[in-house]
Amino acid sequence: MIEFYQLEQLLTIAREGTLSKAAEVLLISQPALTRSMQRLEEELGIKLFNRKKNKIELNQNGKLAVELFEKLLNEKEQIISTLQAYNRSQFEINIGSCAPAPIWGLKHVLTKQYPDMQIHDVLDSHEDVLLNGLKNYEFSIIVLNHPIDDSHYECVKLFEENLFLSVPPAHPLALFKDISFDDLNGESVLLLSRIGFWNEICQKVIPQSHLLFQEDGQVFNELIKASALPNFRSDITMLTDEREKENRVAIPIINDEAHVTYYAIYDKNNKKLFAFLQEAMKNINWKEVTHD
Amino acid sequence: MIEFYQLEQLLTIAREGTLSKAAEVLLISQPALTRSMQRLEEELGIKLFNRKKNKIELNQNGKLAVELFEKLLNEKEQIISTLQAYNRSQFEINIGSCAPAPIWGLKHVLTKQYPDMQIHDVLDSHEDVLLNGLKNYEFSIIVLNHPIDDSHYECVKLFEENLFLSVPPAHPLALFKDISFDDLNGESVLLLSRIGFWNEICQKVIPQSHLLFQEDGQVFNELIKASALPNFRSDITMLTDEREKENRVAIPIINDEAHVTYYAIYDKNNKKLFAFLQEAMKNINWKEVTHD
DNA sequence: GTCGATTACGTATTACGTAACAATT
DNA sequence: AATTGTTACGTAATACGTAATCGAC
Repeated sequence: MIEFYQLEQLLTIAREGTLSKAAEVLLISQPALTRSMQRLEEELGIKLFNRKKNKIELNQNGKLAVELFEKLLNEKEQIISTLQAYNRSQFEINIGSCAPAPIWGLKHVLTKQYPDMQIHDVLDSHEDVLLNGLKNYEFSIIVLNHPIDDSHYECVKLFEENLFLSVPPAHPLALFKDISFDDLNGESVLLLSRIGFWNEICQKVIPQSHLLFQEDGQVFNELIKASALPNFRSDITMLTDEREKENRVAIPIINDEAHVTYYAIYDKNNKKLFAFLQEAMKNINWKEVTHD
Repeated sequence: MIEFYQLEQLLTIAREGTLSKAAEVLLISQPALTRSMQRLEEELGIKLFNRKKNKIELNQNGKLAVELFEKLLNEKEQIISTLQAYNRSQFEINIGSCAPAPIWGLKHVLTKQYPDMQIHDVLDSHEDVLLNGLKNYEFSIIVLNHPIDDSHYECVKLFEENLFLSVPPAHPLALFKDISFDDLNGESVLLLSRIGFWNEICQKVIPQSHLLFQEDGQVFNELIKASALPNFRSDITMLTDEREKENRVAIPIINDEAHVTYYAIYDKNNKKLFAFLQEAMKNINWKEVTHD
């Protein structure tokens, strides 16, 4: 029977160009590789190589075989990853989210509900990464900023988040009752790096601004205290980390992009696990929620 | 390494329900199968079975593994078929057509152009079968009744075919200068079975008619001579098999469905092979063309 | 007692390595 | 001379079969 190891060998030959080089890479002898490929050809019933006296090269069949079998081996690896992820999903909960706030909220209610379960989280602004991860069982549950319609998955509304601009009282914008992104465009703004899809939003709505990304939260907080630079907060962060002494004012942002509704999406097979979520998120007390 | 034979074994266990039965089917001993599955689990790093004292059953992981690996093995078989078809396509020409007339024409010009090549043909009214066969190299060239737009393929117009109704001069419809399918709907009509998509056309345009399909061409011809039943002919068949002595009149059919333009579609890699076609089909002398 | 699964151990298949050879550079 | 590929033949890995054991029905 044709076996995976033969296909791996074929691809290695294609990559390395010669049998000798491929054999070296595969940690087998070159005669073994010769015979292995002869068997593969025999089992397929077609020739894969043009053989000259001391030269071997893929023929048309061989080139197509390499192309098709490479796909197949990738799919095999994909399946193994999926199976391992599926196995893990039975012992731990993996959250994938487009933004940080849903992670805080979900971790809070999930640890309360399932104190013995391991809960991990990934922040990723790419929706396709999240949806793919859900499909591959890499995520048990994902959070997007919009609902989806797919009969395989449950989709429940979690909560809303509204963005504010935070500036010192002396800042020219501090007098505004509310503000639009256009008012801000061009101003330098302090930002945390790990904010998921808010990152893309900012680059889109204030393209003229310098976005001063900070990886470190401590550094970020110091800079806010020490500078007059505007930064963003949301109604959620104003509840989870109170900073009355900061001496900053929060100005509502009127643009649609500043108002987000988060939706949790999970496999219907996990209904039992996550059915409590909708109710739990309604009653969440954000002042109890901690980040990280 | 995980190998195909282990996946086959897993699927057999899933099908047969027990190790003993599966071992019997696989023509190996049951202990060998036990160990093989233990290795598979070890290599995957996950458990696939719930093991009780003298009972083994797939767990959740196992069920998913069976589902995913079954797909993978099907793809493997598909690839092997594709490779073998691709290999054959280098030595022979396989025509797939939605109707008989293009097969006659193509075989005629292809045997003239490539007298040493084997040429086979398949008549199939299902467009997806033809397109899939083209993709899988089962067909070197296919003929549809409309062009397609796909950058991988060349698409050239071959010729037109126009349908006529053939009736004895004494038949009531024989007086008509031309005719529409509506005039015919309800009448019994003699038909050959192997006429490709014309079959579907007839069932659609004269749903009230009894379609008296004949598998055998000889029988069909006898019935035409011996009966007053109407049958279909086309401008092509009237050239390829002349039947002046039949004492029948051919009446043009005015409906759009009775006028077809055939298009040949082939892989761009086969440009050299088929480039001559368009010109050759223009100059074809249908009187020289034979069926089968 | 029969059936189904696992473990232990010896066996056989088969893929592999070594050696020798041929041909190209 | 160095490199590349094939063939022949002995070897070693490993999948397999047999026998024994345990437990369930």
